[in-house]
Amino acid sequence: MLRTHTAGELRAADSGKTVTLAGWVDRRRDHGDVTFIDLRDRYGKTQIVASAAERSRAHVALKDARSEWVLQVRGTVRPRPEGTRNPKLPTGDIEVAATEVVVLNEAKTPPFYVNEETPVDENLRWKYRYVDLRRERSKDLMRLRSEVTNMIRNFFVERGFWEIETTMMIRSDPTGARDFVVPSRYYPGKFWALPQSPQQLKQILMVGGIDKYVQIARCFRDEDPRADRIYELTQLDVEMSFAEPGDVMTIIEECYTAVFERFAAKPLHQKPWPRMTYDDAMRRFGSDRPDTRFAMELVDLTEILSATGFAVFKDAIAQGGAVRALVVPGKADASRKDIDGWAAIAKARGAKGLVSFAFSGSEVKSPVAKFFSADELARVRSTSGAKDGDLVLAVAAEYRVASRSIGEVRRQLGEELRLVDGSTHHAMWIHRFPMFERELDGRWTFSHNPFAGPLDEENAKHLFSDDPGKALSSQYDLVVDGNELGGGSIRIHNRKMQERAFEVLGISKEVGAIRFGALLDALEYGAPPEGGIATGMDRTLMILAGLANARETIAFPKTQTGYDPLLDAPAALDDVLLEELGLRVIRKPPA
RNA sequence: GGUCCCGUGGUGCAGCGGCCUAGCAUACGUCCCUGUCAAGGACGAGAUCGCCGGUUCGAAUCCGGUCGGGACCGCCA
Repeated sequence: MLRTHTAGELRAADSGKTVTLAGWVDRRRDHGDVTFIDLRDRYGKTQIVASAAERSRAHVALKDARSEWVLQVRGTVRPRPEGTRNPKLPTGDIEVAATEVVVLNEAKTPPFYVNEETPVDENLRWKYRYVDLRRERSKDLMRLRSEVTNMIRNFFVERGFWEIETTMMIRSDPTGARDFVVPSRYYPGKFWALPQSPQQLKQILMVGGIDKYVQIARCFRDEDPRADRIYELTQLDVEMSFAEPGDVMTIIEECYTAVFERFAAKPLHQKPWPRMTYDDAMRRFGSDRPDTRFAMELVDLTEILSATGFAVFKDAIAQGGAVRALVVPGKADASRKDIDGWAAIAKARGAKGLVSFAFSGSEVKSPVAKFFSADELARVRSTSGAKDGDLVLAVAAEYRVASRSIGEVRRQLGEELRLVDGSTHHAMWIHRFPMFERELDGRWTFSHNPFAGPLDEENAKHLFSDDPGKALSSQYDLVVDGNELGGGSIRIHNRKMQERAFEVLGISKEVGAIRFGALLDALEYGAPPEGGIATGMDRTLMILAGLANARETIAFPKTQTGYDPLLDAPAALDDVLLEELGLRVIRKPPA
């Protein structure tokens, strides 16, 4: 090695040692005949000093060095003179008196500050990610990710799980997200797809008797990225044979509790984690990933307004819908603009509108007050529990639409009005999901994945009945602070049942046999009852580190349009390669 | 596919019709300085305000388009 020590480890006890350090110039403080340099590496910073009197050659080299030059410094560790120690640095009691300085590499002036926490445009950061990674914050996140990943991996390996890498080139499957695709050379016109998750493969591993499987798996989804969504996500993928829902939940809860207790800045709010049914989550919070860090739970006004003359509500109720509402404390004075803003959120989730009732003194202010009797308005107040000065917001629609839209308003208000208690992390399980949900066009879609099994015998009967919408799933979701961190289920391990689930989803036996042939076949060769879970590592890191976006958690992020500023990718292919692959580009990129 | 926000020396920001010959901080360069640690001091270089077009006597500033970035909707089992 070109060094004997790192820049973070020398202490007063090392005084007198001759050491060699190597690293980057963090800062230079030149006093003329005495010059200091903070030499930085991953481990820390160490002050290097040289003076004209002591070692003129080393001194000249330090004077000439510039920010981010790479230096190798040989010298003697010595305690700093009384009164010049730096308590801010772990190495602040000592300095290295340089006797020899070798410039390992010079560096251009960096495109942004390495030694300051100033925000920098992401395009620049990703383009010069190798400079950005030297910054303390970026470096700490890489370390955090490494430590969390390894803790989780060890946790499962110690408990008898085998880490198995599944293939990255699989068959495209039109369900779910858009696939990233890889053309085949031997089979012109045919393509592999990169896995959106190793779901089918891990189930097949269970049929293979692997019994307990774990993988920190990369998954690819070609959907527009968001703050918490990236093209290449990493998931903790776990599968266990002969497991029941509680077994999976218990082991993940144990693992995540350990991870949070070691790495999170805040304690967990409750242990063991609360479990909430999907129905309760929708009823109380209007979400299947409720943010329980603040109260302001939904109230239901359907009953008390069942005879209302207000046509919008009356019609919705007549059609079997519900009036779902929220009491916003102290916001009777909300402006029209505020309310319009919240209405826009509700509308984006399918509500037709948002009705407000402002209670101040004995007065009720509402744009639709004239449609309600005094008695009804009084009951809106008493049923909702609105106090003087409170605002009630209400939405009428089909129950789930009404709940989700007002639930989204609740989520927004929690942030906006700073109702969220940020002192702890709220980890919880949501369970007893329906197996299927209706799309807007009336077709059934799965709520978790097409392989999730029914909760029990009774729900298996519902699955095979005329009303599969009644069937509850074995699904369980991990929710932390209102974010869905993961989900899993006990899988269907019987071909007939799997085909029935496909049937409900509109996938015929024939189509199912083509798309999911391997899995269906495997179910006929002694597939054990089994289940598992997948959790999002990127989101987990976001929550642990309190980040606003997932890009920061990975080493080489892309932009919102999937462009990689570092590698300038994607890029056009050579004509020769295209020819080999049997491809012709019909839409050329702009030159 | 859509909505909103942003684009000004290397970086981060200010300026939002004429007072801009574009301001501040920092970085950068030269010089001074033997105990600093966000060192200090002096001097200096560096931007036609993303790009194109329009309005106007006059545009960084207003309008339209376009490109790039971000947040969101759609989409994401």
